[in-house]
Amino acid sequence: MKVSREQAALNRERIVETAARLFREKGYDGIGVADLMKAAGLTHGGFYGHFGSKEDLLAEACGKALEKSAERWTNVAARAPGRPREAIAEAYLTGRHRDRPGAGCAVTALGADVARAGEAARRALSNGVEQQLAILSRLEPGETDAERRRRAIADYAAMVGGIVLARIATDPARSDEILAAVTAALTEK
Amino acid sequence: MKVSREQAALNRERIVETAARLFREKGYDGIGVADLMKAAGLTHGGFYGHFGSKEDLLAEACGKALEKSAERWTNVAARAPGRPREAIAEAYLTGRHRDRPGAGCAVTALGADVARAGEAARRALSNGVEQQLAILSRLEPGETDAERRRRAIADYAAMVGGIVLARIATDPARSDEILAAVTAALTEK
DNA sequence: ATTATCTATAGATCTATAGATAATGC
DNA sequence: ATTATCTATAGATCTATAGATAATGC
Repeated sequence: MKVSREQAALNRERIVETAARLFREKGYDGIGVADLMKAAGLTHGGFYGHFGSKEDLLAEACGKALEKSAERWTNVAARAPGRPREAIAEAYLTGRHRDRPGAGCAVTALGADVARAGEAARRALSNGVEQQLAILSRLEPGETDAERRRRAIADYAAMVGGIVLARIATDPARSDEILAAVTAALTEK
Repeated sequence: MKVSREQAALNRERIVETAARLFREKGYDGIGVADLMKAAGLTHGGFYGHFGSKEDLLAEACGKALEKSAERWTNVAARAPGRPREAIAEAYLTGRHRDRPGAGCAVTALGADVARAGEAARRALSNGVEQQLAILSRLEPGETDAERRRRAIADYAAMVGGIVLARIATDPARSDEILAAVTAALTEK
């Protein structure tokens, strides 16, 4: 039953990645430790050898999810040298992102859950947000760092709100309209 | 133990209002039917005479919460004849709103929960969003209805994202910075 | 007689832990 | 010998329902 240290480390990583996906898909309270471990191919009891509590895992999952989001933004920006800021907004505000929360922005899927959670999870998500803002700030127009940061915050807020609103809309046409309207506002100004 | 029909109707209303507050504060899964009924001054078992399920109550609570938000927007707009759109954004993006989710916008507090919930709840929140957009659209600059609606959507998205991000931030100064940055973007353009 | 509310409970979860098992790593 | 994982379970929830109670409304 025991596995090598190397394998144990891989198992731990798989738990974090599975959690990052399932928490975003189902919400923090929408998936239990037992089902989560089963999805990672392990048993319930093994969990507490890797993490002190479910909330500790939430913090790690948020960190992992936003780390991947930051990589994604960097890649998208690199592929659109003329208009990196606009390319990030367009990639973020897609039907694909709206329809696949498990692979998307942790702020939109878990923001409210984390706001109610403990220090560790809030700090992990908060740090991730700061990293996203750092990437975006460099791409904003503006005379000063302060002005660019201010614009990065406003743009990120619009993107987050756009996905949240698009996921609520019951009418698909209305949902698409929301994505298009926010994209237009961010790319035309 | 039985009460008058009038009292029963008042009890039902109090359950909805209590739920609207507690769901926004603690999340849909963060408060159980028993504790919710206790907070409304009733017992657990009485719940199912008023509602078919907890999720039915979620739908009603979302409707009620956004109804009040719409009233609030109308009042704020009426008190600032010169710049009603800006006044709504300023009133929305306050520390008070960030710190009191139980009395605030249901989209920011429950958007993710409702996106994962059943038809009824999604429809209730979605309809509420449309009402907010209708109010905001009338106050936007722009040549056509389509342009004003497009701007209303973009503004609402920025407001929603601003509160979500401000509630995540662990550092109070950063949180205030987020509110200020989004407010500036919405009132300066 | 009807019905709004109550008490009590069924049945299904949930997080976390205890102790057994068996392969790794000294 | 150590330890990663397993099985089994404690103890605390949770939603929903059954049946009793007692005041309303015909």
